[in-house]
Amino acid sequence: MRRPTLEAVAARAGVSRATVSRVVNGSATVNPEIRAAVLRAVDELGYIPNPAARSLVTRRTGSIGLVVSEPPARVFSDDPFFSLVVRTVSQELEAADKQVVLMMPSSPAGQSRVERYVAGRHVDGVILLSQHGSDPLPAALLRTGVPVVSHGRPVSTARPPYCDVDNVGGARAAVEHLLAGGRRRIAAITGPLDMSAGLDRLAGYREVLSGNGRRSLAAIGDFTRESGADAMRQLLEDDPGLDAVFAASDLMASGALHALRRAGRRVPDDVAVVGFDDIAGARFTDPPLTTVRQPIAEVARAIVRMLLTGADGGADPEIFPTELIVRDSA
Amino acid sequence: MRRPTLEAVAARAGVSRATVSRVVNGSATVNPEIRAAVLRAVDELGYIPNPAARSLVTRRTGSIGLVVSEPPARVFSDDPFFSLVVRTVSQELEAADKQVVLMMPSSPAGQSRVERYVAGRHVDGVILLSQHGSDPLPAALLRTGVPVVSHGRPVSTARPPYCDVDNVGGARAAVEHLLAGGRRRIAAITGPLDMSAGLDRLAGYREVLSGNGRRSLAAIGDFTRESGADAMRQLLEDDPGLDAVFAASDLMASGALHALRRAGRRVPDDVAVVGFDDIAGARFTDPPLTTVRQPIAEVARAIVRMLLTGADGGADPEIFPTELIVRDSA
DNA sequence: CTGAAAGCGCTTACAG
DNA sequence: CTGAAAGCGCTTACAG
Repeated sequence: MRRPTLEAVAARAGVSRATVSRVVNGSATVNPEIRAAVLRAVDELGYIPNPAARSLVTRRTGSIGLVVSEPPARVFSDDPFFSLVVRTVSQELEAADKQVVLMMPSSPAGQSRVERYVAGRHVDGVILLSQHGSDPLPAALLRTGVPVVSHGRPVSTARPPYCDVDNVGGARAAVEHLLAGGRRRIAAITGPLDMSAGLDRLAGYREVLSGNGRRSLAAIGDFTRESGADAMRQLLEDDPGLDAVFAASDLMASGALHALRRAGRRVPDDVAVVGFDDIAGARFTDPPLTTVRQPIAEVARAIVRMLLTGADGGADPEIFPTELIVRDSA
Repeated sequence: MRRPTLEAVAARAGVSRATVSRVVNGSATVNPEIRAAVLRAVDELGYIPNPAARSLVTRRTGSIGLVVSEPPARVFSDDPFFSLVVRTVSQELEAADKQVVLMMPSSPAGQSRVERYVAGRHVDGVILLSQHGSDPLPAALLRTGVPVVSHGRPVSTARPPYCDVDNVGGARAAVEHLLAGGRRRIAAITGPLDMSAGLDRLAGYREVLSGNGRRSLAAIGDFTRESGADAMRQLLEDDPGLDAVFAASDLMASGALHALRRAGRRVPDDVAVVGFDDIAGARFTDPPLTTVRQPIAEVARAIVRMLLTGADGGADPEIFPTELIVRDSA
């Protein structure tokens, strides 16, 4: 049951292979009648072009690689961030008639596999997701010459074009809200400090505090709920008198809420809590979470656009604003 | 900057293209010295095989399609199910040196695109995730002749080999636990009734109740948190005297918890709640959730294995047991 | 507007 | 064990 080829379609339609190719690829310069005959033959035979043959000559694959560099801890958690980004990127690429090849290297061997895969031109471009500063992959990918863009500001030495949200501004808004609510001792639970989202949200927090002559008090988390609970416990030990916490992710805020409840603190009465992300679960925490909304899907769409329009190398980063959503926790 | 081809490597090593091909593909029948020379040439030139040329002749692509048929509502939520399955499948496939092409068709046009893609032999096999009974895609994919397996028992007329968890048994265990705890009026919040996970968990609930001469009381959800809250409100209206709820997913259970709190019911004192999944967030609800743990990653690994070992058509389904995890909510 | 022909970069019988 | 040659199924200048 060999599948029909261009050759077979040409024979059936009584034209050359070149003509069939033109029709199949939508070239304008084909006589309408001949086009109709070819289309009929394609239909009758159930012809579908062989992608390998096609890309052998065109040197394009129609596929885009989505590389997620994230240790399992976070992706295995119920962090909705990845689902949302992956889903949105997938939809945008579908609209552009591209396929998405998902790569989540989980070891050095996996990384070099990704590198070879991209260098071998299996994909026409790659989108980098959640880069860590120590990750050697971005630089390696950039060297392949394949177009690379980053979802989130890169922190490594490799500097692909990127899109991101205003992490610093979002953190500032959160802390200013806490200050305006009369909070005196505001702690922070940070994200990983080798990621721009972790770094920038911490920077925003610090800017506001130091601008108001206050000291910072931070504990490091990794964006997961567990790490938020741990960090909260530590913060409570470091300074039992704290009356507010800014967590760099909603999941960590949710973990903090849990730890606070265990410690017998009331939220927001004793301690106010602000998160970051505005995930779907934010309105279901107890109490509902005040948080900084970031337009995750918009950034995902923008990064696909950036890759597809191929403003190679020189593209300016596109930064989206965040918005403070006030609920009951602060 | 044309990349080096087999030809170039052959010239440099002073052998034929066939020989280079053999060493690159690890054929045993090559003289060690010649092999070494070829390897050196490969290295010096930075040779990487052209995948399109290779698959044009071998008729294999090294890629597996992962098709997720799920309306955005659920995938856009913070349901960790997809992340976990995708991640695990991706890891298993990486270990087998396969790439994963992620396809989340979001429209009929997207579906036929997927169909054409698979029919065009862009992938060597496909894994179906979260099928709905009304979905015409599984049957279409099966017709392409490409190996297809399903993660979760299929409900459509199309019957690919599959792996799943014991949904009926898990639901039974949950309801029996509630009964053993002295609950009299046990309601259920079901998943979508066009999915086997929704159907089977409801069946388990019903079996136990009717076996004990009790009536069922169910409200339909779609596995999301919001739908769980809505269903809970409706259930409370239908029968204010209920003293327990079995929710077919943890996310729905979390929504139910929220609705119960709003309605002034104490958990577990007034109403006991049991979920299904044991997602990471289950221990962070208030109170921590009693639930049925399902081995999501194990199923994902099994389905990859099933596809790779290619027990075409005739493979028996592999069903994994679930486990009741008792916490504070019931 | 259409066709004959070259060529994309590999693998694999087939000889030797 | 190794090489010459055919062939995988397309696209694309180049003529006409």
